[in-house]
Amino acid sequence: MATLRDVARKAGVSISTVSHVFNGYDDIPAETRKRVWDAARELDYHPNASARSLVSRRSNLLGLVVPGRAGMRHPFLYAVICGVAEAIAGTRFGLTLSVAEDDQRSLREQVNRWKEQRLEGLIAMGFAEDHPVAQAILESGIPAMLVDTILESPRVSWVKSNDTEGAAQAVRHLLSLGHRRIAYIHGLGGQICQERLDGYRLALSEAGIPFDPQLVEVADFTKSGGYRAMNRILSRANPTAVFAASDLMAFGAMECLRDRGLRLPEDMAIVGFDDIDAASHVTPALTTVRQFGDRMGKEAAETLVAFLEGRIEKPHPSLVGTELVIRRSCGYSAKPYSMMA
Amino acid sequence: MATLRDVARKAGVSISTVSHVFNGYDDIPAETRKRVWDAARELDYHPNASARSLVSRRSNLLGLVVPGRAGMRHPFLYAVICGVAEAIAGTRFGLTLSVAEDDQRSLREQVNRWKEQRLEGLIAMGFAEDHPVAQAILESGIPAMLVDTILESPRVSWVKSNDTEGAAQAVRHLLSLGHRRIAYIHGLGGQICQERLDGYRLALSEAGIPFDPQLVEVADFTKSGGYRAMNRILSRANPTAVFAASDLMAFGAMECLRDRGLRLPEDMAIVGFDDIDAASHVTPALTTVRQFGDRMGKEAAETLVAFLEGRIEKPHPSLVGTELVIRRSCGYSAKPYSMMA
DNA sequence: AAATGGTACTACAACGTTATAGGAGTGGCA
DNA sequence: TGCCACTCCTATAACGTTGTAGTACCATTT
Repeated sequence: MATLRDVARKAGVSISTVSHVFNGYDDIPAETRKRVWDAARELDYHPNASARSLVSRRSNLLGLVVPGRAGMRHPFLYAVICGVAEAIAGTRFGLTLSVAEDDQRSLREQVNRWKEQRLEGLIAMGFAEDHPVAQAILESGIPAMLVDTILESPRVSWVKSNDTEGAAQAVRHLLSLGHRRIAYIHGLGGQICQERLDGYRLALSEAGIPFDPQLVEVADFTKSGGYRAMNRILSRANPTAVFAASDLMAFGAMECLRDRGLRLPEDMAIVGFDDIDAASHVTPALTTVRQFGDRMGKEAAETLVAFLEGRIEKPHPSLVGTELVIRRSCGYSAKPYSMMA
Repeated sequence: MATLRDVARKAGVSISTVSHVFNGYDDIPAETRKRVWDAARELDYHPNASARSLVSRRSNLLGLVVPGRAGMRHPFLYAVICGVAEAIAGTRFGLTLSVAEDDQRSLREQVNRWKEQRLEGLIAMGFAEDHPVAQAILESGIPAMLVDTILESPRVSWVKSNDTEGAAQAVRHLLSLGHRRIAYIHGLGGQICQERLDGYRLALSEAGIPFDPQLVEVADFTKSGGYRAMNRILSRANPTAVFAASDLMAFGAMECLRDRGLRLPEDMAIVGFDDIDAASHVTPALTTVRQFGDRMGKEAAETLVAFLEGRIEKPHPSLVGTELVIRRSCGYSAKPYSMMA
């Protein structure tokens, strides 16, 4: 692989001159500049990133940290990746990928790698606040942005969806369709769950409907958890609609309703949260609150880069908006199938 | 950040000695060794990867190349990533991520980055054989393994599922349930599609059933394409079962069948291909041929690493087995819901 | 006593860049 | 003629490692 020395020799100038040409110094006349560029092209010269970072003392590398096999698969991983990639295109930064397994040993190895590679920043997703990986990020001292993990330090901040508003959108939709007894399948987890519950209560109170704990059940974000929660609600209350804090739990609830012989959406309206792929494939297609993984990734990366480039004092939290996607699970007001995505 | 020099000073030895300790030379007595390690720990020393690769002339970096927003989302991306990560854990290699957008300009930028970073190998997924990214990989001269893209050169090879056998498994299952008129929704694409068709024909001929072109329709791997293909088949033939070359097309076919008032699975059995997440969420849950993204990623990375470490002469192609996942879409022979994944 | 061999280190030259400082040559001007 | 400024270029010292070739010292062996 060609080096600066080879290019210099070929162009008949010194190494310094070649370096100056590539780095845009303005003390080189056009004629020399062209000779150097031509030589570089002919030799297929590409500056050695290692040599460059050695002397410039920056790796130009950001790390993307995602959970491994054992962890929960983050439904927006791909979207977040695309958002991050979009945000760093055109900056000096490249991306490295860390798949963090849960055990202490391989976590230590990962952290060592981050430090050896002198990563300038991290973007992590899919870890709970108290997960060892989240803690390791804090301890590492590396600036970071977390997606869906609320953790702050002088060099760490987060991005997440506006869960309260998203949940309120969902419930307002059901209210607008005339529903008054709206059940809620709550998810067990961190702050995010609390916010979705807040949104549910907010929308109800806006409509002057008192909060009824009989209509609320908690589940564990799984499909079968949703199934069981729905069962418990139906055993003591008679809602006309259900809002589930995740699409997966909504699917479980749908299964439960069908098993009890109810027709969807005629006998029960249902709304989910997330808009995972499957939401548009189930029958009836699920009305749900869409989260924008790409925007979260983009926002995370932009904030991190702004911090690393010194354009902001410290990284700051962001909320990304959600969008209610209306499909058929609340009734046939939506577009006919052939038109639907 | 501490350097070898700092550690040397603290331990009261020379830089060379410290380097020898860390690199496992055996001419250092235990006592000195300990002094050096202690100093390193106290200073939180991490060897500088850039300096190391500069002198050793290897980056220790593999690149993972995935399609961006514009490209088709590869359903197994996450699984492949996990497989790759598993395979390279414990090797000297780290991973960088390239999200390749389609336009020529950003593709050139990506290739430049690969060369500047001196990536030792690439793993790419989700690009057709004639996609510019696939061509760029070939031209780059960087050793590579492609997932689901059949392309070979002295330093490039591929991994994919055993599509023929997978398709045959699906059709044999339908045959074993007594079906004789089995429709096939063919996908339009590269070699992979041809192989699935081969598997369909193979299973039929094993059973002594003649191939009937009336039962086959081609679609474009989308849901709506599957819907239309199903429609065309039903307009001229009366199958009792359908096999679709992808789950997405199977969903379209299911929608079509329902729109025509057929009951599933009573009036029509259906099998898909891929086992995407949604397959277990639709109703009836889809029986399908599971592909193992993690195994493909692992195989790709292992082959690439073996080549780079000189353990094999050149990278070789691999076929990864598939598994028929039996759910309810071919009848209720399967486990009851509460037991299902 | 001199040669041999082993142990425990160290010196030094790379690796491919960048940045700083400086030098040669030319032209203008007092 | 001497001085200065300007243009175009180059020398050199880092950056943090690794690997090779040594050296100093001591204990054996001949």
